[in-house]
Amino acid sequence: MKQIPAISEAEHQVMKVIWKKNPINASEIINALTEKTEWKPKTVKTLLNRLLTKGAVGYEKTGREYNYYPVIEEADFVKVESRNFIKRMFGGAMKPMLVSMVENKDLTLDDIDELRKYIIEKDKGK
Amino acid sequence: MKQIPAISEAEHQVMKVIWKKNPINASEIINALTEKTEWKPKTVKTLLNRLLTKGAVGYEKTGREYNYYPVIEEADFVKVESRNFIKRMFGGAMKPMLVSMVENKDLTLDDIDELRKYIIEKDKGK
DNA sequence: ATAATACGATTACGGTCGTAATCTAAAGGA
DNA sequence: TCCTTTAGATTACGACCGTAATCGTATTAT
Repeated sequence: MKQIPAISEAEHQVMKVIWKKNPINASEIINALTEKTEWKPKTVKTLLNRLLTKGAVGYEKTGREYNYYPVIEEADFVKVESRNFIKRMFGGAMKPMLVSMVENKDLTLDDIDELRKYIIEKDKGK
Repeated sequence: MKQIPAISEAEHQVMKVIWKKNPINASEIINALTEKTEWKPKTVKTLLNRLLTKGAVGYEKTGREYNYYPVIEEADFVKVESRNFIKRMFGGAMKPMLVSMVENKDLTLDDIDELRKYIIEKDKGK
């Protein structure tokens, strides 16, 4: 897994567009984001450039078309961000996190049971 | 629940010290953090002041003693931060988050079963 | 061919963050 | 009482972030 650079919240929004469809050109990225957010096209371009210099995305110039693609994978990004978050918030332990979510009613017994079934089903295939 | 201001990562470290023991004076906070981190005392003071102006902590001046205490509660902070995180990373849905954690082997069937027992036990008391 | 346009590259600018040093006022020791 | 030490208040400063505008160059329309 490629090293994951620091990606800000706004940059992450751009990454999500690129992860969803790629290769993708600048106008498509800009369209997607000027709809979803209040950003001006130039703002999106800035974010895209920052992602380029960070090495989070790359591009291929085919003729006069710039086509962008992700260099880091979403699953990897989500993994490191999740672990960092859990480390900061809960000292790295899953249990307190889950307990907190249960206390806040963000996680229910039904969720748990559903997840349980999912795991068992997944393991069966192995 | 009091509105939770934006608290940076470094400031959060300071909050954790104050949540653990309070009221607490500046030297104690500084001691705790210069051990745990590489920060100079002045750095800790800066963070503490920023937390004061943000309204995340308060103090009482008793004679020449400044005693700090949290204005926001840790459980509330953790709750909003967790929800924000899950929203950003997983669109707000619990299930994808849990699935991701299972995929990364950060969450096991044993964890789930343990949590299940915990919930059932808790509900029994109600 | 010249003018308008479109798009990538460069530059901008105030705010927050991490990381502190300096300034100042009070308290205690000589 | 005057000096030293201590600790809170003020100031610093470069990096990154959110939010863009301007500059240059290449393409397109007239």
